[in-house]
Amino acid sequence: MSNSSQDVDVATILQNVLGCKWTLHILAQIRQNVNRPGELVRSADGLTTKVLNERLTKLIRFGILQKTSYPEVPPRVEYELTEFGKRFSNLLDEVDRLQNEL
Amino acid sequence: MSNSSQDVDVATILQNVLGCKWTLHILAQIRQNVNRPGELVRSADGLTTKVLNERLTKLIRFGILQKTSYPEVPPRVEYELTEFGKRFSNLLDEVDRLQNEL
DNA sequence: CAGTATCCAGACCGATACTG
DNA sequence: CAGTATCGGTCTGGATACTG
Repeated sequence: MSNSSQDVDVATILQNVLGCKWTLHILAQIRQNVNRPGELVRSADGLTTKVLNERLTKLIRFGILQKTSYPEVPPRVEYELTEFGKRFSNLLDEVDRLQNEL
Repeated sequence: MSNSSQDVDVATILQNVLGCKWTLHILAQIRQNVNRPGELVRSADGLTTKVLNERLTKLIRFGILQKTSYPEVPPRVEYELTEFGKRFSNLLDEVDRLQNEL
């Protein structure tokens, strides 16, 4: 089985995702269908559009998210988990399970 | 159930601990009983003793590792997973599972 | 062998302003 | 509404040298 973009090291992705501020939060939101840029910035106090877009770009590059642009006025954009992204974010479930054990 | 040192947020630990370069690698090594500082620095190309000790200190502070010093000449030191550390590092199994799926 | 101290280039990220 | 550009303070981590 192969990732959509390229061969990847899950540990590297995990480190990148966890090492950047906001990424974990953004992923959690998107999992709950908070998946439009406007909603996402508003979902976290202190998160700016600049940083949000840096994170989204990274997540897309890692094959975790995919982006859909709707040619409307005003523009509408949605980010969704790819199949790989869904499997990857199972790790986040593991985090929750671990949290509940404490 | 409670952590040995204090009440913690696993997501915070993840961000603080796994978000740092080398930590994932160090944990994986210690799980395989590569648990002496000298072995650990040699196990990764580019890892220095300074960074290694920063990571080990952090892992101890979060209750994931414990340290044993043997009063010998030359000095011998070993790092081991705590009970919490073992549960925490189940995440690494999840990482491996995901990696093998690719 | 184990661990600490210092230096410093580069990454990170918040604030702000701007374009399509 | 979505996204990019720039600036600047802070933190990270690699190189090196040193102590117990």
